[in-house]
Amino acid sequence: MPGTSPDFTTRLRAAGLRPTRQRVALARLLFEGEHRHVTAEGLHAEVRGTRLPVSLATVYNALNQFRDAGLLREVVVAPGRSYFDTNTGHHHHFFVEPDGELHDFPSDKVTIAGLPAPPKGTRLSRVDVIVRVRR
Amino acid sequence: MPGTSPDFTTRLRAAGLRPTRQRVALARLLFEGEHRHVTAEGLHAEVRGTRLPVSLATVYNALNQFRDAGLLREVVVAPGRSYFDTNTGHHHHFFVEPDGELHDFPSDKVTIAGLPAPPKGTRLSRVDVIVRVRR
DNA sequence: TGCAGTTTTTAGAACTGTTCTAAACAACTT
DNA sequence: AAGTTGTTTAGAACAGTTCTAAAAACTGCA
Repeated sequence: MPGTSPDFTTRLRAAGLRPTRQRVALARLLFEGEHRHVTAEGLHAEVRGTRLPVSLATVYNALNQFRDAGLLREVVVAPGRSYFDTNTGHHHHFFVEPDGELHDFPSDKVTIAGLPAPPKGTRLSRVDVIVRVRR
Repeated sequence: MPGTSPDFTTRLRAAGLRPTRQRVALARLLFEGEHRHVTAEGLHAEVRGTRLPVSLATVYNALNQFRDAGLLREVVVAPGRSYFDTNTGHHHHFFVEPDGELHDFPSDKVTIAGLPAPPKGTRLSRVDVIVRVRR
């Protein structure tokens, strides 16, 4: 099953990151199963259930490095809290307002027409669509 | 010129807010001219140029109350900082990435097709489109 | 207008999420 | 194995925001 290999050591190395125990442990949590959305606090709580202790600072470091390396995407939906998304492909988000739940939806079917040109001297970086819903 | 009346006292009262000196001063800064985007810190710095001293806590209180009253719209574009937009109508945003500049663009011409239905048990609240650009 | 009742403001403390610091440690190179 | 470099860590520091309790201001009513 090529491309799905859970060889996190080489995946990290390929991203230009040393495969330390901590990074491998975090990568395993993040990339082993289905796509997921995590916060630093949440991932830190999760890694506590592991043999290897990982500090909160390391979780923050790793999340930022993974994002910079293109392994994660940061999603800004609520003030004062960052979500990281293991799905780095083209897609958008549902955000369930009071609870802070986040769900992906594919951008396949979604078309956005009529966007104005970027302001002078800027180039397009990304278009985020956040569909906010309430219970 | 009806509808453009700068009678902030009655506008605040209509929104269910007591027209205190501080709120009137802030409303004047926010709603007197063109539409604008402010942060709490920015508005606080601005009101310092006024006769009336207004504390940072009051700026936060007022921004939150104005938003709850529908006078402002909160825009979440960057982690750890809230922007408030005096334009509460339908529109979207350009966000210039490194500097944190925010620009409106009307949603008139923009059409979004193919959005999936909200998850079960939720109803649509708002669709935010953020076009991120870089210099 | 003066007074009572309620809301608002304020300074500062508290809190939350995130980054920094400098020392201990682990990974790579030879 | 030793040396070099990069990483982790606890805790301090920081930024943005909210809370607290007391003082001040708004409002309605006599």
